[in-house]
Amino acid sequence: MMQQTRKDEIIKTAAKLFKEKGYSAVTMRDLATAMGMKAASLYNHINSKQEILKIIIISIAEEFTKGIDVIYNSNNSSLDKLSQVIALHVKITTNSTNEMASLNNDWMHLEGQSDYYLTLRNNYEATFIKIINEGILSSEIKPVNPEIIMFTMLSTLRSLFLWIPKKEDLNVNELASNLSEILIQGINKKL
Amino acid sequence: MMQQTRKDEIIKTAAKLFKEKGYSAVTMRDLATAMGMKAASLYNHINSKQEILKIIIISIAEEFTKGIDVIYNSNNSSLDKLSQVIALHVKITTNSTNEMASLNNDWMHLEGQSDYYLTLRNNYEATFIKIINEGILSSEIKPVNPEIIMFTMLSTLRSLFLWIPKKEDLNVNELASNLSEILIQGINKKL
DNA sequence: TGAGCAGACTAACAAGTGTTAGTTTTTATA
DNA sequence: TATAAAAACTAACACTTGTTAGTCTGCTCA
Repeated sequence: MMQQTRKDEIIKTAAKLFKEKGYSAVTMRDLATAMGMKAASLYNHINSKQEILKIIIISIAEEFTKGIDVIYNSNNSSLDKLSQVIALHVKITTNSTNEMASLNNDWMHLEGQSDYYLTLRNNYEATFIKIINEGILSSEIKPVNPEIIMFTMLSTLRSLFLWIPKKEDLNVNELASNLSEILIQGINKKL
Repeated sequence: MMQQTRKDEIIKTAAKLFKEKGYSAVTMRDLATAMGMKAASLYNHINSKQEILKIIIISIAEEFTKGIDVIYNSNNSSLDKLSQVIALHVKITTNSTNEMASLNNDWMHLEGQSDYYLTLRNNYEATFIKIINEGILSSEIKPVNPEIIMFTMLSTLRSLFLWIPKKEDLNVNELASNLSEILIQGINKKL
């Protein structure tokens, strides 16, 4: 693991500010103040505001793409794979809460790089759908519209960054298993 | 129903732009261009950019608060109430897709009015939790952490605006019932 | 000790921001 | 057709934006 550089600190601080107000509303002077320096000094470490956003978003998007590929290629049942996808989201969001906010809310401000981001996202969703479709074929999963199933699950998983920081006493494994229970088994007690 | 005024058109156009880029990234000149006029002319109809955001967000937030109160006070089972909440979200999001984006993404840019918005939102969530808790007490709903249940459902419902516009052939009732099925009964076929 | 350099600073830029004042054009009605 | 109201326009404002250029400070190590 490389040591934490000043550049890393700037990016981490930027992610925090981006989460609160969004990329466009955060100025380089805001970021400098949060870092305890003047705006011009930031440019000793980074090339532009855009570069910060790009680093935040692309690295996480690639992490997701790699993660779901490993899960898809494993030898588990479809429902187990879905549980692993849930765990993947919980883990990444726990480690990179602020960055997840940028990924969700500010990707459209990636000038000239949003195409690459969208490619990654489309690949991710295509693999997700494949897992669901295989589960329907093998009669593990109800034959509901697979897009709606994915939409329901992804909406919850993509919103985790809003919720995780509020639960400080959070047990990551417990959250992942609760989400699996609710998303896969439903909430109906069916007496 | 009052007739559609020029002011209404401006607000509707603004909501569309806000959805695409967020409040902060949309300039009054962007809005003017989309309306086919010059920025200064906008001020013959509206008082400020802030006013536009306020009108968009507060009116919808109040609609939700009123809607859930009616549902909560009805004489239905808890699971039926939850289905009605789902239908409420589908209906409002179908009618006000772009406005829902502002509600979700730009409420923090309500200068001096975000307190009122947050009060409405807290009331809404408190009522939601009450429905869930009553369902657990009456053994309709599994005794999972009610906050996680609400989080799961609300995440999906709050993301509907991202998804509904892509499905042009959408049958609103069918979507609402599919979501109810998935969110309440789960996706496990349980052979 | 002194050279080099990372990392802070001040000052300034060109472009873009929301908004205003005042004027002209368009529209509707008497 | 004349008049008044509605709604567009031009021009400009004070301020904020991301970024650059050039300078100063203090640490590291030969």
